[in-house]
Amino acid sequence: MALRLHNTLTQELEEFRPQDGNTVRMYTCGPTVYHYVHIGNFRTFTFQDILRRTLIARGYVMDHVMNITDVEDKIIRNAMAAGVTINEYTAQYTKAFLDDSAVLRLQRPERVVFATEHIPEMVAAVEKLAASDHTYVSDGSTYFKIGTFPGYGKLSHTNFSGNIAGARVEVDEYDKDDARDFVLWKSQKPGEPAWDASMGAGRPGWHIECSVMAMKYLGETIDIHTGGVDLVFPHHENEIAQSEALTGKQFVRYWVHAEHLMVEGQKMSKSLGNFFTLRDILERGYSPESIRYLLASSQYRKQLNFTFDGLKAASTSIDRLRNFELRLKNDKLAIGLNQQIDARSTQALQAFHAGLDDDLNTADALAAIFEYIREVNSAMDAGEFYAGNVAGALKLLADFDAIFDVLTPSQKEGGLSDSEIDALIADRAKAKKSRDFARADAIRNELIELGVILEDTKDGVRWKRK
RNA sequence: GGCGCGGUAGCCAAGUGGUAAGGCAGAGGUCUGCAAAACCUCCAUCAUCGGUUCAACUCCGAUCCGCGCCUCCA
Repeated sequence: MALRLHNTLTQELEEFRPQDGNTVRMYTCGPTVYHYVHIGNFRTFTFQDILRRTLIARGYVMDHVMNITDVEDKIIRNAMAAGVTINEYTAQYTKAFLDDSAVLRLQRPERVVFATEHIPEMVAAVEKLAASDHTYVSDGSTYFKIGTFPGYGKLSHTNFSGNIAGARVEVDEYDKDDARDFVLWKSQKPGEPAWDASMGAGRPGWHIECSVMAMKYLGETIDIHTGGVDLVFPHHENEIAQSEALTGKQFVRYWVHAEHLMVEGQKMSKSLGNFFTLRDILERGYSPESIRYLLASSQYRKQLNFTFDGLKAASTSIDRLRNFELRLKNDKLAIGLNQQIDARSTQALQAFHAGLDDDLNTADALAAIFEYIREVNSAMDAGEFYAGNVAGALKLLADFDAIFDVLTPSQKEGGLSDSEIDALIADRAKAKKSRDFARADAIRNELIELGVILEDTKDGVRWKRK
């Protein structure tokens, strides 16, 4: 089995192999921390999480870098308006982002790096580009001269030979020779934070940070670079231009982009104002796992229409998975092994991984899980599923949860301890034995109030937290 | 105008030459003190129109519709 990924560069599905055969060097464009990140952003970060977990499941070692953009126009504007430094301003949103990511169970990349901590490297990169005549200065700012990079447009597959007729090309506040040229180093404007540099006091343009940080930690040619589709142009196109102009080597081997999350048929974006943050959704009572499942359950290259009905469906689907796990662990099964079931477990496991291998087709992978669950439930009802089959079923669930990570309920504040629950269950059992069903139901209802659901099965009482 | 993605059951969503996975919702049934869980049954001809083929949702052409990028943006 080998993972195949859609490479934006070639527009084809390609078998993925890391350069050195073992370690995957992956770079992710992280958030600009001027506000809370919305769940559209988290769609992309969830995709990246699924990707890295799949790579880990394939036996690779991850060296994954994600940047935090902590200097940028909106940050400067908002920080100035609030009368605080940009670091003070961004710290709160950086923390919120990392906290939210943890709530969504996104694995922390091996390194999370900050733009403002790499200014000297960026300055050096701009100087090197200037020395090799890839830049020019206009109004004190340094620009990348696109005309010096022949491959420009190869990622977005755009032909820049003509005008961009019909497109809105606004005149930048700085003068540029060519509409495609982009700023590497912005000269300081009154009141703005700035760093000293040979090009003059100023701050980095947006694109240079990713090139510099990616290459600093991962080398001149990295394996995978991810982001949302909206970054393909111009951001990633510009990253390629800068990086390859600097090194003369291919910057990224696999470009992988996630499609957008939509709300009511439109892109969720801060500028449209139609966005939800994680906090908004949690406040409505949805669990982090439901959100994670919803974001992860459709293939990353398909636009995903976010709805609260969808969240509810996700939540119910997770219940089904958890109930199955509960049943595996609670049902009293006859000793033995059903060979057919055992083979079925192996087959389902393969189907699950085959779905992931197919460009992270999570919907297909999930289908393999659910189909298996239905069949095994039937077999258990029929008494054809034996104790020896449990391991195979649990292995499938373990592999599933290593990627999806939704089986364990998020901890809620307060609540009963396991022993308290067991004591109440014992009380109820007594009441049931004496056919005092009113009392038994009262205990059950009390537990429901406390977030614990009891289920009477032929093998005894089982419970789960809601 | 250019580039790209997509239109499959009430909703979400796989499949992509041989007569439509899966999830949610809904209806009926089994089980149960009741409930829950689980199981069973039922519920689509794949935007439209042409063409190729023994055979098309799947290939080709045209049309319609939706979305994204081309400007800060996940």
